[in-house]
Amino acid sequence: MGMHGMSTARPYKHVLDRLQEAGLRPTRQRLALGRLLFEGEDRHVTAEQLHAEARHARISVSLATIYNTLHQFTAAGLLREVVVDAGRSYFDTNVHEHHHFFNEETGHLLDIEETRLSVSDLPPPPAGMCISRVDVIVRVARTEPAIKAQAAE
Amino acid sequence: MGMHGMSTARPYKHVLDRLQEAGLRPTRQRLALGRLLFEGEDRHVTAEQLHAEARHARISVSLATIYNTLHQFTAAGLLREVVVDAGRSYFDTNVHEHHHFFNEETGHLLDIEETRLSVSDLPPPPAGMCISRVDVIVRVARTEPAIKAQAAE
DNA sequence: GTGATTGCAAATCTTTTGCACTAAA
DNA sequence: TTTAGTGCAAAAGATTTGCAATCAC
Repeated sequence: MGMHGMSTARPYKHVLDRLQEAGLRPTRQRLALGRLLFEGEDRHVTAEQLHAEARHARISVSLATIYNTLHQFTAAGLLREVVVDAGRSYFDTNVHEHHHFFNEETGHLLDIEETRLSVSDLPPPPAGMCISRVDVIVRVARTEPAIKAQAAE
Repeated sequence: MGMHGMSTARPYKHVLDRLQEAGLRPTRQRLALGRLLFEGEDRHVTAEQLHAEARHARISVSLATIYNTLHQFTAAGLLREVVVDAGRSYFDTNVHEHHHFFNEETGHLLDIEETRLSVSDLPPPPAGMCISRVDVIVRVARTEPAIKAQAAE
């Protein structure tokens, strides 16, 4: 270790172990993408971003494989998909329960730890249904509430 | 009144007035779509659904116009866009602050009145940013937590 | 009439798929 | 080997755009 950076912000497991535990064959592409995704701090990426990053890092991976990999990782619990923007999918390396600030102007996501926010008085779900996940998205904009009308006060 | 239904669940304003207040020319298409959207109870629609509905009602409107109209209505504060599914946009006729249950299996949205749920301890937004909107999406599934593995156990 | 609006079809963008090829076990 | 995984290019959706035709004022 220690050949390409200084901070090992996530002392968790090696990418290889993660893949094996998830039952995913540790192929060159998965290992490479896994390193990009998991060896730094938690992050939020789109397929396109990860693809560009891989290209940068001289990793040869097709966009199709990026998508396949992101979904396989998600299915395996290694990533979590965050829906904040119709038309673009973000994948979050933080799979713990938490929420997000979303800057619509820049497309930037920022985690809000679960402990820092609480949702209460949640009504019971419709009959026969159970809650599988609660997502709180706090949309932010450059100061100046621009929020048209607001209608209710 | 009373020519096509029984309940006038929303005694608010006439579609014509709404459009004029919004500064939108009351064209045949906008009036027709506005009636479909605003003359019943609050609802959630996708462009495709509204298009099908219009066709059903013998209203001739192109999909492009449906999209334009939905966005114009949204910009005018007559609709609110709800992002719950990457790849599909839902438009909600309820523009008050509120949240949603989302059934991923059926793609069905159900309102949760704001008074029935509260988000507390929201941390302050990043410097220079202000909150423009808080969306809470409660994803539900047919009973049986199916939520795979849960990773930690 | 005049400019806003519409329709249509083509263009974009993101994501998925089919299939021959490659690589892990 | 044997089967999972990958790349590419084409397909599929959803949404947008350009522009001539149409409509509200």
